[in-house]
Amino acid sequence: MNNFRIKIKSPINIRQTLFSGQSFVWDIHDGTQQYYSSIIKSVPLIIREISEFEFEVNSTEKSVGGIPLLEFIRHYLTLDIDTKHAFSENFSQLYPKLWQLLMPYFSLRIMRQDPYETMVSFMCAQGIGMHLIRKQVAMLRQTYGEKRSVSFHGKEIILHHFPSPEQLAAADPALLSRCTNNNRIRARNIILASQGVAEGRIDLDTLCNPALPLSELRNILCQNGGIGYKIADCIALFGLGRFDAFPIDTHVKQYLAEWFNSTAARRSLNPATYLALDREARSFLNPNLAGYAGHILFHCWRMEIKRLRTF
DNA sequence: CCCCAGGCTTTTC
DNA sequence: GAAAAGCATGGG
Repeated sequence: MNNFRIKIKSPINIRQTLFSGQSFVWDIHDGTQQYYSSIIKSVPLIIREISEFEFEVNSTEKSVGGIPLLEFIRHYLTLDIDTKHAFSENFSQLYPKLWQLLMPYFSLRIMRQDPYETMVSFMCAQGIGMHLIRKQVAMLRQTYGEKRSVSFHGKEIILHHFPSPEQLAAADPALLSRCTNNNRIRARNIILASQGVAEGRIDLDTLCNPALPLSELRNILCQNGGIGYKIADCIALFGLGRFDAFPIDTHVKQYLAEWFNSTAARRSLNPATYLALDREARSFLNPNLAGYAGHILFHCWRMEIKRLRTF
């Protein structure tokens, strides 16, 4: 087992980061020492929090996708981003009370996750609670993903790879729908999209190109069944490193109305209001990191106002 | 029994 | 064009 310790200058809340609803591929292990596990790009990873300013990464490998483990983790957890810069320059003066409420949430990071894994995860996230989304993705991993076990401090941990596009492309719709809350349409859409990725019709590597305009990226993703504006923006934000993408769901709509007194946010969420709200939010956020800020606001809203436990 | 949950698609006016 | 109904299930 390779073991790395990473020290950071600004605090990071690993638990918030992994379980704020942006990632559905991590498992929690509670014990005397709390730790988190997943398989990223076929590499087992176990993270243990030492303090706000230090955490430990364990893995059987020394690199992930050819990138040294330490470097990969720093990139994966976006340690290069200063979360406070995700808001507009004068945000703290415009919304002083909200700024105080947000303080504890600046230790929340958005991750640079695998594009395909993110696409499938968020295709499971339509009009359904976070608990059920996590359950669906866990079932997909357990049903289709290769099983693997690693030992950590003398304990066996069972891990599951996220299924490959080829694996889900070949899946039986009836069997897969058992993983998608018995929703056959969703199962069909996931299979079709997986076939698209496997056959190269959906080229996620090309879509990673930061020079691609956001609206164009969104329109390309929306050509696939089961992907609308919101899911497309989630894939862009969490899976394609597009921190300028600002997904708008019921929670975002709620806090835009409540915290920012948006009149558009009080209308029903159709494509027209979606685009209006998208533009509106960029006026008080840093447009280049609007989605990053949006996720911090999203999590703060759920935790502080709605009192929801996301994990 | 009601409503809502990280929405999208199809139908109808 | 915009608005309304259907999808599936768990939890409050």
